[in-house]
Amino acid sequence: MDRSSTVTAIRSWFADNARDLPWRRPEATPWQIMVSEFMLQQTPVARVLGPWQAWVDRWPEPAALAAAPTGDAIRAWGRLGYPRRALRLHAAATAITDRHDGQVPDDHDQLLALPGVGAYTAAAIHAFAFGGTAPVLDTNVRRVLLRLSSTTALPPAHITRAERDQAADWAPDHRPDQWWAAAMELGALVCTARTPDCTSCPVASACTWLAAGQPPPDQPRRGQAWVGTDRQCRGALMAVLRSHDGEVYTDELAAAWQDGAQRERCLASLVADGLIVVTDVGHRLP
DNA sequence: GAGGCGTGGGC
DNA sequence: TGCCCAAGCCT
Repeated sequence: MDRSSTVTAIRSWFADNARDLPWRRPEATPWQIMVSEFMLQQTPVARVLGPWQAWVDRWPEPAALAAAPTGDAIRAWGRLGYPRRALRLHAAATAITDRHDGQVPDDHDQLLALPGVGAYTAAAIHAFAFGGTAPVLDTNVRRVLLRLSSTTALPPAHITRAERDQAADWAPDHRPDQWWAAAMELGALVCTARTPDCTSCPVASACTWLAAGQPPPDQPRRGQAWVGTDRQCRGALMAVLRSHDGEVYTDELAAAWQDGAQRERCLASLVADGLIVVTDVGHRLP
């Protein structure tokens, strides 16, 4: 199976198997697509659906979000994780309101300049909202292309220039946005990281990794440390603060995390990040 | 450029 | 049961 046939087979599979996600519907606006891309950074689709709908209902355009306090955005973010993304989305909405007349820019470099928008998100918004052609290289697409063309199970943590150039060679001339969406969906539903369903894969016969006997990842990747970390501490503190409308007394935060020195350090870092503010008696969302 | 940054589900 | 992973970004 040559490359062109592989691309065609994946696109055909996508036509039959794509999930009906609200931000993929024809009526989805660039802003709705942009909100979905922020929420989907490191967060599974299933957990995004609810908060996304509530978010776009409440703030149907960037200017509406920009007019709200950042604390409202943080609370609406709920338990999606990485709440700094809520701040960055708010900051991006403000920038769009100030610099782009309230319209999500259709220019790739202007997208890339927005807070919280990196290489992936800029390419994704550009492709899915405006038909842009930059390679949309998320972890799914990277894994699919890597397995098709090598005996390596999982992509490395960081993208190299070479990987980006090679990925760009896969894009067809016609509707490359649909190709990237198709490759992404195949990675999300079939060519998954842990237990790929190769028997359901439309391009199994073209897969180098499968032909090599599905060799496992070289080195076990170091797991994300969690218990006792500042990340866990910050999460526990933010959960308490999200659950209150106003101020939270210092004792209540102390009950949420025993280690006083770590608690103070994390509170300070949350203040520095703009996720919380200091009050007379404790802290609150901004 | 290596590491920090949430949260929860699946195996 | 723990461990791994998830549509990354920023410093």
